Amino acid sequence: MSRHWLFKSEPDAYSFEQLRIDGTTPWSGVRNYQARNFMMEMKAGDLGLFYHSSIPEPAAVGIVKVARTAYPDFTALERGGEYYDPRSTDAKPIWMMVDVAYVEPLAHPVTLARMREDRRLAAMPLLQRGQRLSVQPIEAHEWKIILALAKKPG
DNA sequence: GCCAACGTTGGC
DNA sequence: GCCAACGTTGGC
Repeated sequence: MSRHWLFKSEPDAYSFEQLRIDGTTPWSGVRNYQARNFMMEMKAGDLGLFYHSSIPEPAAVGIVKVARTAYPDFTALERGGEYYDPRSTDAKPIWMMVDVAYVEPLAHPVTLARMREDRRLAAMPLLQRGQRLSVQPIEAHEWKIILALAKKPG
C-alpha cells in the first residue's frame, strides 16, 4: 500500500520551481534519524507534498513522487562539505536519501494557516507545536483533504 | 529579529 | 545514564 509524505524545504535553499527545472533531485542533507527512517520506508511511486518553509506564508505548493528508494546520502561522505559526517563511510553509511521527482503544482498553494484552520488536519505532524521534521508522513485522509483544499483558492 | 521547542553533545 | 548547554529549526 502506498503512503504519502511531506517534504519540507526552504525555497531559498531548494524550491519547487527548481525541482520543476531539475525533474528529479536527491533529497540529500537530512541529518535527523526520524526523517531518515521515514525515507527508508518510502516506496517508488509514493506521492508527496512539497512544502515551502521559513517564508512569510509557509505552504504546500506541489505534488512530488518518490523516484528512487532510499540509498546512501553521498553528501555525508564529502569531506569538507556542509553535510559531511565523519561517522559515515562507504561501507557503513549512516545517512540515506531518496530521489524526489516533480509531478505537478497544486492549483492553489495550501498555506500552513489554511491547514491549521481545518480541524480534520489537526493530527498532522506538521501542525504540532515545536515540530521540526523535514520529512514526515501524511495520512490518506489528510492527503485527500489537502488536495481538495488545493482545488479552490484560500 | 525573537524565541520556543527540539535533537545532540559531552561532562560527570 | 542523567541532564545542562548548545546549535538549529521555523513560525511569527
